[in-house]
Amino acid sequence: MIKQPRLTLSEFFEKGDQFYIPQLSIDCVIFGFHEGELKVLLLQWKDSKKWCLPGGFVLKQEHIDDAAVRILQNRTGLNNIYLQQFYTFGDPERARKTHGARKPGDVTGKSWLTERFITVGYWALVEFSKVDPTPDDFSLDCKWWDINKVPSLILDHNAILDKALSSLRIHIYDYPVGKDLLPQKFTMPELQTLYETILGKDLDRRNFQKKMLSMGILERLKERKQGGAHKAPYLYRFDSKKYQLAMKQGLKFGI
Amino acid sequence: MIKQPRLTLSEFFEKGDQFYIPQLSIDCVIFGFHEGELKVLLLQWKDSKKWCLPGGFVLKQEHIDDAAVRILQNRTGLNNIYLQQFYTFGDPERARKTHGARKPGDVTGKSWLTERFITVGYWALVEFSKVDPTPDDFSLDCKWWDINKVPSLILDHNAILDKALSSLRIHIYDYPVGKDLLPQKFTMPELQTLYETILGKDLDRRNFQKKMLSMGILERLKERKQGGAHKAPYLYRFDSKKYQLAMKQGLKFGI
DNA sequence: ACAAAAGTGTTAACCGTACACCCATGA
DNA sequence: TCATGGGTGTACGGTTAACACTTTTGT
Repeated sequence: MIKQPRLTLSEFFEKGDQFYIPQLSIDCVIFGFHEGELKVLLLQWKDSKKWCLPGGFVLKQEHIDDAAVRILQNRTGLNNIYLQQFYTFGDPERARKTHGARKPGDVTGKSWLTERFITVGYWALVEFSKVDPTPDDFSLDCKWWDINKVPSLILDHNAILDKALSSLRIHIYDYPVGKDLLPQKFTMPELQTLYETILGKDLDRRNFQKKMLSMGILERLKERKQGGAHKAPYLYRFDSKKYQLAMKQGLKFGI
Repeated sequence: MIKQPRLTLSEFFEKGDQFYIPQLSIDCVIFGFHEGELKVLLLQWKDSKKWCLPGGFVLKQEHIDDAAVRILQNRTGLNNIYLQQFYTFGDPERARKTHGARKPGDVTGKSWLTERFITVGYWALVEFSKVDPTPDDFSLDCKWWDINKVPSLILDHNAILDKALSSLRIHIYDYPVGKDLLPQKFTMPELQTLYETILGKDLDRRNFQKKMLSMGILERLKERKQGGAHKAPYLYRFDSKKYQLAMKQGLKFGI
């Protein structure tokens, strides 16, 4: 990984464009799943107190995918995140100057940051409990929001989020999203709730289980989940070998 | 549409970055269909004689989609093209300087054009016979190539083309590609050949026809296609009203 | 007349959906 | 013992895939 320069906030406003590609940013929609709810990780800006997607910039000699990985790493503390580029947003109105962002008091004149930006959107799937939400230099706070309760965000970030969700809903049919969103061991009802939450519709318990098991990428453990009321459900985990074999042959999820 | 500056080639190398966003380009994969073959429109560079995808740059205050439309318009002479953004390519090796591009003799020093570029990929569907292939200022030639006979292209353009084709193959299931790739009136066997060519596999004649007609977006004309040997096939056209109604309800092509 | 392409219909296999019964557990 | 959630199996219906026969036209 390419090393990032250490800059103060004022330095960043004044001469960040010596290190980063101008007018190009990365925005990440980080999905998590907790207590039956689909969550996204959002940041709160210091100046306007408004919420936004975690984002960042691309170093002069950095791959855009690596920039996304770096941003994800910084906000969540995680490596090896499942990451997917989904769309690039290029409306000329996408500029901080037209949306009330303020420079630090001691920065005079124009800053590269107030220009119009094109942003490349990525979404990521992470295991909720492993994330350590960490604000960046622009932010007061970094926390999970229920996807259904996301507030009004800066710029076009609500639109970016919507597009990410659509993209995720399409990807759910050829990628086993549970692999990244759930803990290693999980129950079938938990997996089903995940799918129901992402797709926004109820699924038949029995047909769902049949479908999932028929793909042959799940391994049922001897253990059962203890502690809940009622009958203890089996625990499952993804079988990496079978999974990789299945993916090569083009996995199809007919949910 | 925003007006483009009129620059000589040398001026473009020297100060194009006053008008265009630096380090960001657009590349277009323009698909056509002719004589049973899927075609792409390619340009031949003046200096290296190598072939490449038609591309261009984004004006400071221009939407990236509009830039793509402008490029398409310039290379084909067509408006109202069906256009789809499919991926953004951000490898730091994507730089003309590392791939043997030469500046005009009178341009000294560094040019913005030799920097590393991020490029946003679009593909387009056009009616082959309506296209007037037009080279740009960098190119000697502009012509159609059979998708299976495309030569080695500059930079990562072969990879971009591959990704565009994958994206098209996915889109074929929820968009009636024949609408843009075929002439207004066409026969069912022609439509089938188009699908077979894009998908790269043979389809059953009878099942194909049933599927297509069952979507209710085709209108069969009284005329038949004359001139061929053997039995004259019916002509069809897309029924715009039925088509738009069907698209609203989410059209599915189970080919 | 014959070959080759086009129009149309039928059947069997498969898959998705709907649904019923039994078991385990805590209240 | 009852309510609730979990595990498993079966039957129906629709869709897809495989396939056969007839018609048209140029040679």
